[in-house]
Amino acid sequence: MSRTTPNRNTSKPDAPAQPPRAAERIRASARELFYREGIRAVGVDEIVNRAGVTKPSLYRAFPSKDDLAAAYLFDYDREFWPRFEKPGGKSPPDARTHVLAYIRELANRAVKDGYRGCGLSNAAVEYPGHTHPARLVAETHKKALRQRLRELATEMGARDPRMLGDGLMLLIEGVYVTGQQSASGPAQSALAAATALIDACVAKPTRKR
Amino acid sequence: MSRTTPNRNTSKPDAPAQPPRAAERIRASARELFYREGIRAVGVDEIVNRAGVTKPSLYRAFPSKDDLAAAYLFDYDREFWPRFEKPGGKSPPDARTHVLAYIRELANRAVKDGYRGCGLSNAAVEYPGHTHPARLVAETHKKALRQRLRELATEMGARDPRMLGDGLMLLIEGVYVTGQQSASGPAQSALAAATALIDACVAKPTRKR
DNA sequence: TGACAATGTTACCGATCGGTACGTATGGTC
DNA sequence: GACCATACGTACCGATCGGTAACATTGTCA
Repeated sequence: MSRTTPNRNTSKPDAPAQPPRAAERIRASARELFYREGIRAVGVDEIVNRAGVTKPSLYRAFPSKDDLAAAYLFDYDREFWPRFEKPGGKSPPDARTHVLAYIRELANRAVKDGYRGCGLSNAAVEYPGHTHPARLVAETHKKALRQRLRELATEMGARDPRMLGDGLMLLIEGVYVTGQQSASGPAQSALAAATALIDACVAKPTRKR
Repeated sequence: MSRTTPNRNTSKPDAPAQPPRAAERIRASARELFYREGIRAVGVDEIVNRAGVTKPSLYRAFPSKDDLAAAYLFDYDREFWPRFEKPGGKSPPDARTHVLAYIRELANRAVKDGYRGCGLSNAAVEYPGHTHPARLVAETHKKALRQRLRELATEMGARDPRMLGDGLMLLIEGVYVTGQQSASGPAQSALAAATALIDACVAKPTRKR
């Protein structure tokens, strides 16, 4: 064998389908359970049972449950950005289309049964203390999202980009939280509201209508 | 001593036996702890310790911690409506002023340090299962708030009252949740965004400008 | 084959969880 | 003073929590 990395190589065909590493299985299991039930509601036993591994494996890969929660949110953040930057898998042609396409997709998900909102926002609700490792990930993410929305508002030509960016963020977070309160909630109006807000905030002469 | 009721009676000396004082102390203690730390994060021991009572007193007044949580949210709902209907203690002259006054007050609270959002929304995040007694209170409340906002949107003369009501609800919930993520967050733009949204959604001829 | 790293197995820890059996103090009534 | 209901406390329960120690097993590579 010429390869230097001894294991978990997915490209080499001669490997007999290396079973997923315990750490990855735990990450996936935690991801699903934490998101669906909430972090505090899920015990480490449930996580390892679902993952088909044992508790020592968890604590060999993660120093504590809190750190596992932080890793879960780190993964969540990583998976979020493609959803946001390429809603529907396509790169939107302009900022306005971009934001509205994301909100359209988001609203569609949010009105379905069993929707559980944003894992990062939910974690911030579960852990009010500003020192918890999971919360730190959430706060960093939200700061980045806010910044990105302000950028997009600037691209749209908003008179007050900060105001429009923040307004869109409020709407989006509103969808996250109301979507999990009840199906067919206010989220169904998110697209229309965002459209109205944007059109009210960008200089009129440049906008059609 | 001539007084017949020896304790906890401030006004009438011989009034019919006041309800147990322990239950009220527990309600107040739970109210504060549940709101600040979250429901799952607070144990019953902490509640009774803070209340200066003992655990059996809690379970004599409430069947379970879940029911105490529901009672907490019931109180929260009761305290909410005056804040909403009379923002700043005044009855607003019209629907537009009404909603904007509430959002102004809300946003002021939300940008301060230690803000913890809406106890009812937070509870819905903590308890995803639609059977938990606390969640039922939260869902009922949110349904009522949505209905009320739609009424106000109708009063404003919105072209699509459901859309405007929902849009305002999304903004408000957005303030709740982002306010507890970080101070000086998007909540500071809530009033401007709500104003823009309203003015974009009501028939132009009737609105000043 | 032998070394090594990763994982599984089993059993356990102290702390805390929500919840309860049971005794005690107090005050009003006759 | 006998009696009773109300209100509260002491002490405890079994279950579960997050986390760990010690050792066996496996698969991979040199």
